[in-house]
Amino acid sequence: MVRELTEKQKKVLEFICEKVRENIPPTIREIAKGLGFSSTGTVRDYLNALVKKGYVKRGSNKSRAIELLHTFNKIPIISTIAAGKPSFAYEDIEGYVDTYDLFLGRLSFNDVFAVRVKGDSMVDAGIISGDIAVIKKQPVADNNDIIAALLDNNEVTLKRLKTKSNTAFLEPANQNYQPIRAEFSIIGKLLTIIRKY
Amino acid sequence: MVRELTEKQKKVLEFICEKVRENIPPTIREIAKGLGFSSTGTVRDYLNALVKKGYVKRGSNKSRAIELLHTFNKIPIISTIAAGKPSFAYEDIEGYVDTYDLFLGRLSFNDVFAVRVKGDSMVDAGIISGDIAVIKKQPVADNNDIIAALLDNNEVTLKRLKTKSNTAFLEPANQNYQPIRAEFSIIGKLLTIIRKY
DNA sequence: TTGACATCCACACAAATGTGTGGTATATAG
DNA sequence: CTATATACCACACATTTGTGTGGATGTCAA
Repeated sequence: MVRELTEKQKKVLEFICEKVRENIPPTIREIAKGLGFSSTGTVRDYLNALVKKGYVKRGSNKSRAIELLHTFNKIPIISTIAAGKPSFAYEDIEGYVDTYDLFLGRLSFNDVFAVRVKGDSMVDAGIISGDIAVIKKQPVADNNDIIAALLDNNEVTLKRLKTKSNTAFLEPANQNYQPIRAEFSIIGKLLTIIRKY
Repeated sequence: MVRELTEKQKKVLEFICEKVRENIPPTIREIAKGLGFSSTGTVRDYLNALVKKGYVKRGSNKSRAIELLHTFNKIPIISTIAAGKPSFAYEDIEGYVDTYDLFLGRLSFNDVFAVRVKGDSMVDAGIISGDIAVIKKQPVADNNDIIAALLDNNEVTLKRLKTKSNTAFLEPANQNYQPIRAEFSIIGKLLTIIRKY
């Protein structure tokens, strides 16, 4: 059950969000201090309200155990927008973009890195210069996977891997470019493309 | 100063990372319990080592105040890859993709939503069907901004906004499509494109 | 007017938590 | 041989922290 928050409750929730994003969830007394309350009881009342209305979850007898629910780690993906001003009903939410598992299924951060795309050799796959390509490190890949490959001259490129019987080559997604049949090694597989405007 | 970790120190760091991603940083005693140590002193020694080697930062007299540094909330963007096996030196890191400020400068999550792209009307801008478009809600936009617009028939589209003197229209990025000169309203401005493979 | 809810306060208490002191043992570099 | 780092232990102590009790005021719907 998710209900409307009052203005003051929103203030409390925003304060918690801020602290979570900065570092860690606040303690009750940190919230009190931050918002000018002189009693821990006041904050407890607010937290109870936020729990009841479905915005946070709490662990008992644990310090800082305030977990923000769906609305805050995740961005809703809207399927249909009805009225003029979009104030999204919950039925219209198709899913969420989670800022955490965006890149990784449950991968360790050690296995993931990013490269900035240079050039236009993959435009037909919707990958343009300046994009950030998030790569999962792995020594092998399947036919048709887009991979980060290391060429002889120590250059890194993003290309589609083509394996035919015994041979493998790199195929650009741009008709102005030729396939690369030189020696290369696979660094990893493309997980995500990110483009900031 | 960032130095190599021992295997056991890595275990401790990974445990902390796991807890951070699940919910909140662990307490000293939670770490001890999770890794089978019977003394809080042991954990303190490990934390000191992690601090000294530059992997975490700590707040004093604050519960759970373990802050993971760059390597863990952020994915490194590699500029050059030297040797065969990429074990990235720190000099090669061009920047970081932060999972938090990916979408928002410092926006409230209330002002941001996402739409899944349908159709190929924006392919020439590198936006293809299935992409997730993250939109910042706003009623106005500048000339040449890519925007989410609401049409008369309650349909949402992603198009480039063109404002000439007194008129405004929507321009697709695909030569097979015509500009839209019908009535529309601006829902918001494109912030980020995300494509998962 | 009764009850539910929001919005505050003070204060006490137990449990959770970080820190300090002082050990033991092993390995490695100078 | 000595200093330094790693890898553990036990335990005491002060502080931080969540929770509980009890109270006050105002609003709003039944």
